[in-house]
Amino acid sequence: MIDSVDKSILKLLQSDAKLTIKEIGNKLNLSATPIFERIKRLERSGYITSYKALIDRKKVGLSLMVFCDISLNQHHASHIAKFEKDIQQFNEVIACYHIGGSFDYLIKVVAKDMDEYQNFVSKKLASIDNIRKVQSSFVMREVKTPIGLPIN
Amino acid sequence: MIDSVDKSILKLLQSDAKLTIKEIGNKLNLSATPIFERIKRLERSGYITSYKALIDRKKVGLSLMVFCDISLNQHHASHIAKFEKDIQQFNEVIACYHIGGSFDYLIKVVAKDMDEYQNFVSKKLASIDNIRKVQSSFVMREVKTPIGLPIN
DNA sequence: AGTGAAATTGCAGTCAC
DNA sequence: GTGACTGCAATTTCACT
Repeated sequence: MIDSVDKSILKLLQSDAKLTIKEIGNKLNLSATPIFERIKRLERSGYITSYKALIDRKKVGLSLMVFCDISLNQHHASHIAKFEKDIQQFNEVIACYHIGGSFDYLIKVVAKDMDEYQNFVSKKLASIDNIRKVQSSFVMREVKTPIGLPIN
Repeated sequence: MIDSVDKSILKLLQSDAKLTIKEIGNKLNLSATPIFERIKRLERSGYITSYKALIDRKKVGLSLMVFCDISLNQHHASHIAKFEKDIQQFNEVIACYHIGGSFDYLIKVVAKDMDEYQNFVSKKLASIDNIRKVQSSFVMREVKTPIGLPIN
């Protein structure tokens, strides 16, 4: 289990992974060693899964982001597995969630422009049989860009 | 503009921000200084927006993740602005997108359990007037967890 | 301008207490 | 938990192409 100091460390690191151990120690009124060991423990025990640089999507030319709701025809385990395997191979798909409700999957897709997106839908997505229905929602604006998880 | 070496650096750093400059240099057959300069340039010019530690959602007790499609009653600029201001104040909301299609917004919500989620919907979300309809899709499984952007 | 080599600073990681 | 110590990476300077 983790205590409040650990939680503070998680909050700080998920907002800025470049904080040095010293800086974190200053903020939490602790010396470097305990901070260092706590971070290592949080990494080993899987609370911190990875460190990543965030890239500006539009800067790298991916001006389009789209959420697609997808429903399948067949829901047997083998069909599910095949769909998930297929969908992951497309690099335009940057996230895929199996959801409950009126649709089966929600996927997050990025593309350079509408042509590329059209190509993804009509060539790649359409090549997967078992898809019954696709509903695209284009992102017009990111009101709140993913900051991280709320940690109490 | 960025060249193929810059793109390789972006790809490496978005998969693992802890890579040292030396390691990157080895992978790309370059010495430390040019890698260092390029990274600084990518940071200054906004290609790299930040560095973050990724936290395991379930480890920190947030077992529920839900996507909510929301449609509004009023679409005048002032109503839009108010909704966006209100929705951002809830820390359960970890992302919010203004979308086109049958709904107006897609929000990503996390909660400890169903009680907390119910409380969010019935107390917090319901306190915003101007909401016409909310449709929740519970995430049952993350098939492809956000890896980063496809960089060519 | 961009590269590689050398020198310096400061942090990561270890140890004694 | 604190404080001192070591090694190495990050960062700066410089010569070269």
